[in-house]
Amino acid sequence: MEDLPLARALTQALRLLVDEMHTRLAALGFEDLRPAHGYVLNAAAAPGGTTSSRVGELLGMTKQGAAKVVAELEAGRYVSRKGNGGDGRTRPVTLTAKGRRALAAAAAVQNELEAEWVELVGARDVKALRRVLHAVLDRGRDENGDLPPLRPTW
Amino acid sequence: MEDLPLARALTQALRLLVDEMHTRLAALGFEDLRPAHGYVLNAAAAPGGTTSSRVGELLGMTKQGAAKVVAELEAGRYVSRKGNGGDGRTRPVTLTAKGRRALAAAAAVQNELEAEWVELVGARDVKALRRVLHAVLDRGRDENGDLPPLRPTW
DNA sequence: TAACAGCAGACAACCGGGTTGTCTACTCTT
DNA sequence: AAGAGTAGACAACCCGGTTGTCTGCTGTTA
Repeated sequence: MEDLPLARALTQALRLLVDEMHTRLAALGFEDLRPAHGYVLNAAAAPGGTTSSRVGELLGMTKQGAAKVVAELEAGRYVSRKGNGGDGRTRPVTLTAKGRRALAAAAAVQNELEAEWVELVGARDVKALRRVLHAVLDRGRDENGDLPPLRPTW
Repeated sequence: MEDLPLARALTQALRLLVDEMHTRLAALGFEDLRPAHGYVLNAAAAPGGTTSSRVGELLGMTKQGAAKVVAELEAGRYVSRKGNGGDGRTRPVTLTAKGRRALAAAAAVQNELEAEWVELVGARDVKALRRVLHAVLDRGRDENGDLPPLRPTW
């Protein structure tokens, strides 16, 4: 148990986790999903869907950048942008059937991976890990109570 | 204690940590350092320094890409590339005095931040966090025993 | 009920951090 | 002495994002 700096250990562990997650998703037939996509799908699953602008805030990028990400997902038939839903300015982003399947697959893979971590180090330590992360995130909420953006800063 | 997916909690916590780290480094006068730079400085601190190619492996990018990162650090006077050190092919990358100061500052800030985490959730949970990360990383070593690259996949 | 500030989004140009591709110089075998 | 392998430089390119500008819709104020 050497003394790797926390940031370094977190970075590499997250990289392993994300890589493995997308390897498995690809094996399930979802080969064109990037990490950011999962979060967009998740946002689109909310009742009423989401909008490009809100995706931008979520991911920590401009609304124009987010619109491009959404366009990719639309091209892949994961989401659709129905015209108007009462407010003529917005074009709400909602899940297609394929999008729902992808989201379910992603959740299943996440559960698999977490179960493997539990098997590796025990439920007790994984619970502690969650406690730490949640505490840090809670402290890191901004004035509106929102969590930080999902994209790395690199 | 909701049930945020692990990948999501890790991503956002890491983002907070990295952002805060660089905010504090900037306050100490190191405003031109990106996250990747710290890892390069760290590698350059090894006896004999490092090389662009090895930096590439470490960060998970091509040697040409790594050479650009090293060139940035050289322009910022954090490292110098002395000509030849016995092997005429390599131009070893070593720390300047400024590079050593930056590295020491980074270490100090990391210690500060970890201490704040301990204060927030207790030493016991932070230890558990380390145990989990180390176990996952150990399992994730490749055939040569090397850890995964430091860059996110995004 | 008109004016106007504000927001969602589209479109186009650009940028920067990386990749790809190619080349030279050097070293290590044999 | 020759050939395979490695470190690095240089140039062209790419792609995921940003910046800047514009249109159309909404909601508030008067």
